[in-house]
Amino acid sequence: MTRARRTGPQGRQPTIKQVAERAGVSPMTVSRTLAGRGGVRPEVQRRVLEAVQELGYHRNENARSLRPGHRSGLIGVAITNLGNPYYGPFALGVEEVAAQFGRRIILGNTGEDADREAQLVADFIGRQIEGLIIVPSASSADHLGPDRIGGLPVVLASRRVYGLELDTVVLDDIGGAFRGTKQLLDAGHRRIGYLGNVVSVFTGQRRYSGYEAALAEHGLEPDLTLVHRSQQDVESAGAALARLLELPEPPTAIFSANNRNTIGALSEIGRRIRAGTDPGDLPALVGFDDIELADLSPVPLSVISHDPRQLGAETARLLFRRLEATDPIPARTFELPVTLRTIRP
Amino acid sequence: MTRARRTGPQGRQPTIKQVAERAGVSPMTVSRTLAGRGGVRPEVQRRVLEAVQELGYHRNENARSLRPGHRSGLIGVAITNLGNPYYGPFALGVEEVAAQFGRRIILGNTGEDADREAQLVADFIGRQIEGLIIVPSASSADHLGPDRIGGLPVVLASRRVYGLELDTVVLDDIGGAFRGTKQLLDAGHRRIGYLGNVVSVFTGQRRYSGYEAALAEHGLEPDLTLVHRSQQDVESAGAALARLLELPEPPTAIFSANNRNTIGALSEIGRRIRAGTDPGDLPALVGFDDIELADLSPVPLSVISHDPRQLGAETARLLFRRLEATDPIPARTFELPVTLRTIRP
DNA sequence: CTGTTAGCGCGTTCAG
DNA sequence: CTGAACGCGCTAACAG
Repeated sequence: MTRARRTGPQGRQPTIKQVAERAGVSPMTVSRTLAGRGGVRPEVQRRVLEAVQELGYHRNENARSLRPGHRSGLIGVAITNLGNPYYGPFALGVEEVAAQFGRRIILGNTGEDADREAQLVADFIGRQIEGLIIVPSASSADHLGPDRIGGLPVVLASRRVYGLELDTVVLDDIGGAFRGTKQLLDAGHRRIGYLGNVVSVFTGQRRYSGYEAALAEHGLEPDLTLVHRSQQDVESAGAALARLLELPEPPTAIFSANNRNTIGALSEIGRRIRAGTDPGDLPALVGFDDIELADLSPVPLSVISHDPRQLGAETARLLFRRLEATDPIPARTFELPVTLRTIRP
Repeated sequence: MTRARRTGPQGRQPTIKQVAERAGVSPMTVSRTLAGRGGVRPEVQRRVLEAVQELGYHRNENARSLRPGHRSGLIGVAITNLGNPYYGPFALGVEEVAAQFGRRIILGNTGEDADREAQLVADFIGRQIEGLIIVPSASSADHLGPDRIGGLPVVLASRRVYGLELDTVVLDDIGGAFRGTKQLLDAGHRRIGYLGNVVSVFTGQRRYSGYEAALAEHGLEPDLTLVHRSQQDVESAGAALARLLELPEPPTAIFSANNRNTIGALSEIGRRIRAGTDPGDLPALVGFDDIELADLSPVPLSVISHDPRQLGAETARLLFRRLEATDPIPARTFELPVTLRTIRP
């Protein structure tokens, strides 16, 4: 009968001392046995392991990491919006690489709120994380300064924070937006609407500037009546497209700067087609980020494609490269390539 | 000049002792100041807080939680597949409620692998988590038995594990699948294919039995040539539908048991329409789980709708109810309702 | 109001 | 091969 219930429902975990007592040895012998470096009689080892089993003992990692030389094995991860189908896979990429390196991740959602982000970072540091991965919200410069995080290794993902010398992994936002917009221009479109996220966000700026640059190449300037740059979610993106389509002279094509806007736009397009609009009267679309069900698009669609899971993995690898380096490394920024994928010409 | 760099890039965090030294007081005074319960001269407090700032000091939560009576503030979360757009929002729901209760989550991805899940749980326990939230992979009974987790509060989400008395939050899988299938039957369909996930998974069984029950109500039995129950991802789901459509007598409608299968099926349908197939010759669809861009479906579509974020939130709330209870609570199972949403009749 | 003592769980160091 | 002492960072309890 292996009754292993410990000190009641809310009780603490059993300690090495309890195991020692039960096995009739000293705590040191238990420690040695569990360390697996030998130096304990096999028979004693068996007794110890038995006691471990019976009590359901697990070494207290917090106490262990207290000792000099030991590491916490924790990586802090702060993400802006886990609800976005983009960031689930991103977190997965981080988690997988962290697991390969024997680390666990402690995860917080910032909701694009710099204060919340600062709280999270402070808490993470208090938990002795070995490194930090952040998708920074706009204006998160303060709490990431060297005087706040000390020498803690940090890697930013997706977005940079100007004025901070931190490792960063971003996408080729400008190039992707440029090529996407150019594809529309090459197809003959001249009135190209823009659906994007908040101006203050790094990717928002970059993708808009790629859009601008492509227009400029054709001697065009953005027509600001066609530009909506404040949608963070699918609903408002759909509404923004609706407004564009109700203009006296609506755009013939749309560049949308992220998956929320692309999906909102496509949903609105779907609704209009169901209401009887001819697909030929609806705009062509190029969107940043992959989306599922792109295959169903009733209008010409291309996406600027990349894998968020890979972005997460690369970000984590960069962190571990720094963690395992002995010499100081200067901060680097990597730009991951994106590919323009034509779903429906 | 606030040079706050600590002991070099890889150095440990500054300690209370260092702060005390810098402020010219004892560690206790620092502790008291930070605890904010008064009993320290205002001027001394200022000196202490100054030193805290200058050193970039954060209390070591691991050391704190070592003390009797203190809690770690950590909730362990093990999810089967963070890459699934279902589980990002689920994790968000958990995180948000945890944050409300002042807890942080430590997250691991199991990839449906029971061994990995067991490892994660063991590690989490070693980190002194206060509670555990798991989306159990099939056959994860062993490492969740009371002799393994002791009195640690655990809540399962999405799936039950038979033989274990654990709090569980599931969806109305059977009812949802029943109503979805019934809708197809009521529309006159008799050859209704089934696309589902692995048989061994709890939800897979339940949703299939709902499908069966609806058929039975019409005196029908599942035609096993129309049933594919091993697809875990979008690609294989699309391939499974393709096989169904190539049958001499293909199904006129499909019930798909989760978002991966629904999306795979819709993609395949989209491809065929682009290849020239008439939408009228393609099956109607009812799918479990909401999907984005459902609006674009070219065939009749309904979804069995529910919010994974809310599932996560409810799961977390159940955990905290247990954590904050003083008396032991018997294990309970909650079944969250789902709604049948007709996207396109 | 402030400092000293002691101990949380663990593992290194040194004795036996 | 095994155990005792010590200290990691922190704070409750007890002086002063």
